[in-house]
Amino acid sequence: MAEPGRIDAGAFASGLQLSGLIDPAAAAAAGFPHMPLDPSTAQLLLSGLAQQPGGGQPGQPGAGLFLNSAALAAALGQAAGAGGLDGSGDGGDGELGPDGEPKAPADPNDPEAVAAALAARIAAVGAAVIFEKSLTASDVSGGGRVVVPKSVAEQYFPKLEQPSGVTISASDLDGRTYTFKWRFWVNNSSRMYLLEGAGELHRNYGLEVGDVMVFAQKPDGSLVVAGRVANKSDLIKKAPIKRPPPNA
DNA sequence: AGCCATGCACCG
DNA sequence: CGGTGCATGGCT
Repeated sequence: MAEPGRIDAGAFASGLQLSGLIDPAAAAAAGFPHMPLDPSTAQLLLSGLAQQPGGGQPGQPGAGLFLNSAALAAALGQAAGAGGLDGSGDGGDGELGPDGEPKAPADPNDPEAVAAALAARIAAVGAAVIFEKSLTASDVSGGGRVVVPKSVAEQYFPKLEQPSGVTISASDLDGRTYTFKWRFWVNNSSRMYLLEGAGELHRNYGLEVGDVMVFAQKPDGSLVVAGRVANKSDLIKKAPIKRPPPNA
């Protein structure tokens, strides 16, 4: 109709046509659409993860965003070694045995174990975590309207030519499929990216404010989504550091 | 200076 | 009255 940029889920799921709205080359570079990606490309994406590309400020992205390399490493049975992200004194619930098989379902009472187990499931299906987001009040209350950080959006999601965006589909680890609308708003001279329609996923995983929505991607470019309760590492991001008074 | 969470107006 | 799109403000 009179809606340029209107794309149905079928087009995306059945091979991504997105004609005119997404530059195919850029889309392929993003690795997101259902275009066959060879393992080397996937590897590239993975290494890009560790680097947190995007430009000047690699350090701490705003609030809810963080790349979960530590959990991923744990899931792969490697030592996290790097930064002070995780408490290595927790004994190792949720780790994998040398055989690579998960021992048991993670303790529901152990958020760290839940996170590690989820990372393991994701890795087990050959997907790589793109990013994770702690859900804000507006992410949850807004009917599943989740704000996606610009840097991540432009690195890993389909390039958008129109604010009206496109429809994309994803699956979770239980075989459920989701349909989202991927779009942006014009904000000042920039863009604000939104993933709409995450309400169902939030409900399925019982996600509340502070809980984490996980985005991953398979080598073939398909999107994998999941959710998990917040764990201790997640809370560090929100560390309320109060500045001491200069001359109290 | 940029980015993102949220308030709010407008439209159905 | 709920949903969608926009603009503003707080915070880094």
